[in-house]
Amino acid sequence: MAVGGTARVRRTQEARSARSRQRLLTAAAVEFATRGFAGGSVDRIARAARVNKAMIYYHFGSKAALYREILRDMFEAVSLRVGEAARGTAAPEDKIRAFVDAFATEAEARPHFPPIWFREIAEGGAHLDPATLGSMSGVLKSLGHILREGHHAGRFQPINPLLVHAGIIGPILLFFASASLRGRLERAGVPGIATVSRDDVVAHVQRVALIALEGRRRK
Amino acid sequence: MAVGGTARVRRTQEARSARSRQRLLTAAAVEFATRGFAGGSVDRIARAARVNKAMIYYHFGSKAALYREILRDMFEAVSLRVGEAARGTAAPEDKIRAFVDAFATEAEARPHFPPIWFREIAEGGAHLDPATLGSMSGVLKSLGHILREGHHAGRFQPINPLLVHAGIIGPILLFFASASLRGRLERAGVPGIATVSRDDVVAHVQRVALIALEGRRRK
DNA sequence: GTCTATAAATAGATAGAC
DNA sequence: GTCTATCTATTTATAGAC
Repeated sequence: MAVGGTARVRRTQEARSARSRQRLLTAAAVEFATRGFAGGSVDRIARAARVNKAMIYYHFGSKAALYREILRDMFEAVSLRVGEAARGTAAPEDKIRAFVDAFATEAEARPHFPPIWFREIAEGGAHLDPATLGSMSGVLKSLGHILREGHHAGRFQPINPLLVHAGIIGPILLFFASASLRGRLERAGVPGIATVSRDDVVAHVQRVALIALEGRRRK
Repeated sequence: MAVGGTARVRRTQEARSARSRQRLLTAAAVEFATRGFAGGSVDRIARAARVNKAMIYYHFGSKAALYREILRDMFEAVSLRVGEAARGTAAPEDKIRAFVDAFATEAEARPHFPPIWFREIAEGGAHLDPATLGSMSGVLKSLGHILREGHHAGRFQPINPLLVHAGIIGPILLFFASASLRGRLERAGVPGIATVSRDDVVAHVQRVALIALEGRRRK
């Protein structure tokens, strides 16, 4: 019973530790998305997570390491999801649709994702470690794989994957990151801006990507 | 001669003041693009401009006011250029091409523009004053004007301007803001990324925007 | 207009008790 | 694992001499 009690206590402490670690990650994601890496404050993160500030250094070592962990989680999840979309035996057109949908789903599920991605791009990827860089290139490679398949099947024109990539993630990131800004523009007198839904954007990007790939000739 | 001398001195001082003011604006644009508003430091801006730090407060009043001035300049210039593209009697298709080209030209001419725009979006437009908000909506309105013209002429399908807007500025901003990141990805083993040129991107975005607007039916 | 010096607040990080 | 207290550096901003 003494042993069982000790084990139970240990389990409880471990669970509490894991929970406070997770609370810090969640609070940090919000803080960094809102204020950026430099603008984010460990004091505010600790306060929002209702965890002592020293725990940030206990769990992660530094503000930069905490930030990198968030980046890693984020890009790993995206890379995984779009990788699933690229594999399998579905038609190339359906894979493009799945790629777009997976990216948008991931961007929507993690509201901090689009703003942090934008900021990281603006900073030239200053905080990206090799693992995260690997996930980023994984996204591009998955798309390149779909494009090659489609080309070999005679259904897609050869287009540089970077252009298709930019045409997909650019609008989607922009849409999700600009939610609050669109609200302000609508109130400032630009009509019909708030009526666009997530599904509208996904459908539009899917359609545009596909007709671009089909490669109908234009003068 | 005494009067002429005084006037000449005054002119020289004014010119020097205007020059140091301009130097501060240039240095601040680089600093804010690289590190963001919160991460940017007035000390570093003053040092880079080789101007005394106190002059920032003399000329602009505060770090925030200096930042807002940069935003105003930037969005005014863009709004003006795309406004020119939207006016006139050219065919709607050519106006779309001109819109895309004007936006890309402006983004390229001011390297700080894409990263600052991205950061400002991520921040929900926290630093946008009414004038700048007006310029932003002006860009959207110019595009909406072209789309309406094209629709009335029976050449464009009706599509929400926000979707077309995101499909144009998303990829272009992404391309210019990610220059250094693309270099790192290329070195990390993603081939064919550095070969894409400004003209490739502009041509691709023009083509994609137009075939989307022509509205060929897809299942 | 330009400078020096400095105020006042806040930042990231750590030592050490429990 | 968690806490308090604190160190040091850096931040924006200003007062006042010239």
